[in-house]
Amino acid sequence: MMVINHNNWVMRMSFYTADSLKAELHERGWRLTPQRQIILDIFQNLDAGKHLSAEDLYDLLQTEGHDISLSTIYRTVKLMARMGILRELELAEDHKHYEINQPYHHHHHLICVRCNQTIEFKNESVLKIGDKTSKKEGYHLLDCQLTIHAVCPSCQRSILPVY
Amino acid sequence: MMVINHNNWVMRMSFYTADSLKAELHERGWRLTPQRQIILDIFQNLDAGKHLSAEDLYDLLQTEGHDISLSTIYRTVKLMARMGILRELELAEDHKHYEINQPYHHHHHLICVRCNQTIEFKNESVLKIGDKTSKKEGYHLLDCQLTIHAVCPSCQRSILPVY
DNA sequence: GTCTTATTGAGAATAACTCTCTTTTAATTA
DNA sequence: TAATTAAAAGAGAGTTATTCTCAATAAGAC
Ligand SMILES: [Mn+2]
Ligand SMILES: [Mn+2]
Ligand SMILES: [Zn+2]
Ligand SMILES: [Zn+2]
Repeated sequence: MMVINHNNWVMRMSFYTADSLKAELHERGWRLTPQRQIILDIFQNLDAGKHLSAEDLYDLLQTEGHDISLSTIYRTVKLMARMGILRELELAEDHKHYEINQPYHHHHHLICVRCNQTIEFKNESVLKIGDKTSKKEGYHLLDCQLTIHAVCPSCQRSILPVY
Repeated sequence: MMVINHNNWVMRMSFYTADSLKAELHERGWRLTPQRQIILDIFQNLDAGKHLSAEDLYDLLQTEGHDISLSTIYRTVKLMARMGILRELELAEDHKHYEINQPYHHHHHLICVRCNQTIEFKNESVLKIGDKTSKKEGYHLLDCQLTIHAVCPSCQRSILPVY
């Protein structure tokens, strides 16, 4: 099911099936592979609030018996982020995290810059701002993320070494 | 001059002087060095809308006759970002960019995921959301950024290769 | 001026990610 | 169903932004 909201942003409201993923890939001249299907499956069934790095995803796939190479994983998550299927998150660590991009569960991140503790929060107006801004400039919206950098309560209490 | 807004977020409204920078460093047991002063100076006098990578900053310093090592540059921008003096931006490229963090000139970024073209835009409510959210969780706000990932008009027209 | 220790500079090390190249295979067509 | 073609996968080398290490320097305190 696809829904077009009042601002004309096409939002996918339900999960992908093999067929709907295939259709979106074929639209662009690309192919549906078992690897892509399996990777999307992982993200669609991931608990809310969980993010995976490429390495995380590799390990998870291994434990489930799927031998998908790191190269393919890197290529696939980037591809899906550029399609708007996944969100590419820059949290506090030195690598990217990915999660499914579901407008219904659209949320944002509050990050402690010292201990990297991350809190998720929802805010209805952020998506509206992203929608309005991208539309105004003629851009096709894929995702918008509000990232708050801050110092958490316990880190405020401790004395901070520079390095 | 420091101003406390209605939400209690301490916002620095004016430029740092050697003295005010020194004071903030000493508060944490750190030192004011010529290198830190020079680097902050660069950012404070940078044209609005310009962002510098570590490498950019290194080159700019060289042309101005300042021999500051890359190590020091990396350490300094990270330090100042964690103090809330600089904003650390994850734009579309594979390295970070930095700019001064001035609430008066607070703005956000709309990025084309295909050609990396970036548009800056302002939105008054974003800072309010960041303020409210961090306060609610007891976090000390440093910065908040809304990043919109999208496809620009000209990239929408072109046929997309996967890689 | 002396002392302590944070900071700098130089270069090595790390690691996330990309690239290259060969092999495999998805999708199309006959 | 078999043949064809080009996209995608896998393996591993390569790249590069960033961090780390350590000796030398210098900021700040007394
Ligand atoms: Mn999340
Ligand atoms: Mn900017
Ligand atoms: Zn913390
Ligand atoms: Zn573009």
